[in-house]
Amino acid sequence: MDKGWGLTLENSDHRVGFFENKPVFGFNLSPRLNTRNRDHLINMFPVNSNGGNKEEQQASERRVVLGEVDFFSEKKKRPIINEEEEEVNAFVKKEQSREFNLNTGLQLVTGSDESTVDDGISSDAAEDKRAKNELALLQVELERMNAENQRLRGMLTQVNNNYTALQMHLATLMQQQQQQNNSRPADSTQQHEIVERKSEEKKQGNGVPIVPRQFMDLAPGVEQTNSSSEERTISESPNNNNNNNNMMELSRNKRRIGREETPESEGWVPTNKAPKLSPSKPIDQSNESTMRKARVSVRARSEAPMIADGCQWRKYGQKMAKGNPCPRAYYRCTMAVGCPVRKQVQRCAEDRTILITSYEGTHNHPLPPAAMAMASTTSAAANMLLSGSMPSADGLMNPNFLARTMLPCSSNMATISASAPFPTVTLDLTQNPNPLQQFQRPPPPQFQVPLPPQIQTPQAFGQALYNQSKFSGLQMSQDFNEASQSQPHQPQPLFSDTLSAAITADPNFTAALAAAISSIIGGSHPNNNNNNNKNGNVNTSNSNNSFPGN
DNA sequence: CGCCTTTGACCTGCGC
DNA sequence: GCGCAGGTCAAAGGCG
Repeated sequence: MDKGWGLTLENSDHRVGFFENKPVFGFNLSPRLNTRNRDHLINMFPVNSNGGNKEEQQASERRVVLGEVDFFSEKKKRPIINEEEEEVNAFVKKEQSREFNLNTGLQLVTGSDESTVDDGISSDAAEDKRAKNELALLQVELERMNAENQRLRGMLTQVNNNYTALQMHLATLMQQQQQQNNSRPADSTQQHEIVERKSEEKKQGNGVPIVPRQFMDLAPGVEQTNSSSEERTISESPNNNNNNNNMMELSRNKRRIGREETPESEGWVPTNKAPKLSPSKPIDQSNESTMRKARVSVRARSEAPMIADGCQWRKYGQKMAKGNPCPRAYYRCTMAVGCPVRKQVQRCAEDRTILITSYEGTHNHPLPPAAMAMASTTSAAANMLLSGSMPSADGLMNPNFLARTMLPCSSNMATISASAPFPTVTLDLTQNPNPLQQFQRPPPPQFQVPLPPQIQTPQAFGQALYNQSKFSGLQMSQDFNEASQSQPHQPQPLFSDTLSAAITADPNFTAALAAAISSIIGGSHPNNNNNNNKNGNVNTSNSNNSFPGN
C-alpha cells in the first residue's frame, strides 16, 4: 500500500519525496532507472514502507526497477541527508519558493524556516505543511516547464514551416527568373555584344572569361572609353557616337605617345591607357580595364599608416581629396612586374582612426599566404560585381542580396554601391560582429576575439576577412529569417539551404566564392604557396612612413 | 646604386 | 569650352 510519493528530476541522480508526511531526498538512482526516467521531465511514483528483512529488500528492489522507491529502507541503509545535501536542498527550496511566489503570487510556506528547524523539534503539522508545499512546488514547476515546452515546440514548428515556405518561394522565384532570361530575345545591343564577344573569344582563344554585359550597365561609360578602335571595327553595328569617341581617343593617343614612348622602368602599363596604345592586346587589357572598375573598399580601425595586407606596394601619388582634410595616397602592387592592382588609402574624415583602403584590380601573380585572404576576398568581390549575374527582379544583380550572401556578415557590414563611378563593395571592419561569440563556435587558433581594433598584420587582417566570409552564409540566413518572420533566431547551419540554392543557381557566384574559399584555405597552409617568397619577404609593406596625414 | 617617397604637373572625365 | 576633382606621371631627393 502506498504511503508516500517520490519524484525524480530530469538531469538529476537524486529523488525527492515524502513518506508518512516526512520529506526524504538524496536517493541515488540506479543506472537503469536513471536512463529510463530521463525520458521524462519529472516522474512521480508511489512509495511503500518496507522493513529491513531480506524479502522486503528484494521486493523493494523490484519496485525500484518499476519506478517505485522505498525511501524508508533506503534511509535505513545509510544516512540520506548529509550536511552538503542539506545545504543544497535548503538553497534549492529557497529558490524554488521564491520562484513559486513570483509565478503564482501566493506565499508558499516552505516549512524550512529557521524557527522550525533550529529548535530541532519538528512537529508533524509543520512537517506535513512543508512536504505539501514541496509537492505543490514541484507540481507547479512541472506545469510551468510543460507549458514552456509546449510553447517552444510550437515556436519551433512555426519557424520550420516559415523557413520551408520561404525556401520554396526563393527557389520558385529563381527558377522563374532563369526561364525569363532564357526566353528573353536579345536586343540589338545585346546581339552586338554577343558578336563582339565571340570575335574576341576567337582572337583570344585562351579561355579568359569575358566580362558579361551586365557589368557594363552598372558602370555606364566604361565601355565606350575603354574599347579600342580595333574592337569597333569588328563590331557589326557601329554608330556615330562610337566613331566620334574613337576619333577622340585617337587624338588623345597621339598626344600621349610622345610621353609614353619611353618604356616604363618597372614595366608598369597604365591600364587606362594601355588598350589604346597596345592594339595587339585589346582583349586582355580591355578586360583588365573593366576589371579595374570594380573596387573593394575596406574600412578598418588602425593607427598604422597602412593596413598590412601581405602585399608589396609602392606609392605613386598623393592627392588632397575634396571634403577630407587627410590626403589620399595611391599605391600600386610591386610584387610582380605589370601587376594591375592598385589601392588607395585614406583616413575617414569623420573618424580619423578609421582607415579606408580601396583595392582595384586582380593580381596577375602568385601571392604569399599572408596576402591570400585579402586578395581572394577582394578579387571574389570584384568578380561578383563584374559578373553581376545574381538573379533579381530586374535582371541585374541585386546589391543587397550580394552584400548579404557573398560579402561578409550582415548588410551593415558590407555594402555595395552601384551608383558610384565604379561599383564599389565596402567591407566595414570597424563594426565588430563577433559572429564566433554569437554562435558559440570555437575560434580558430589564429583568430582573436574580439576583432583587434588595430589590424596591423596581414594574418589578422586576412583572418578578419576570412571570418567574416566564413559566416556570411549564416548571417545571410539569419537576416533572411529575421526579416521575413520576425521570430527569434534559430541558428542555421553554415551555408543554409537557402544560400546553397542561390549558390548552385549561379555559376559565377560559385566560382568566385569557391576561388576565395579555396585560396583562403590554401593560404592558411604556407606550403601551398612557395612563390614570391623566396626572400622570406612575405609581409613587406614599404609605405609605412609616408601615410597621408601623419 | 637601387628602391622608395614626395610633389608639382599633367591627363581625364564629368557637369555646367 | 571651361572649371573642377580624381587619378597618374616622373623628376628630384632621401635612405639603406
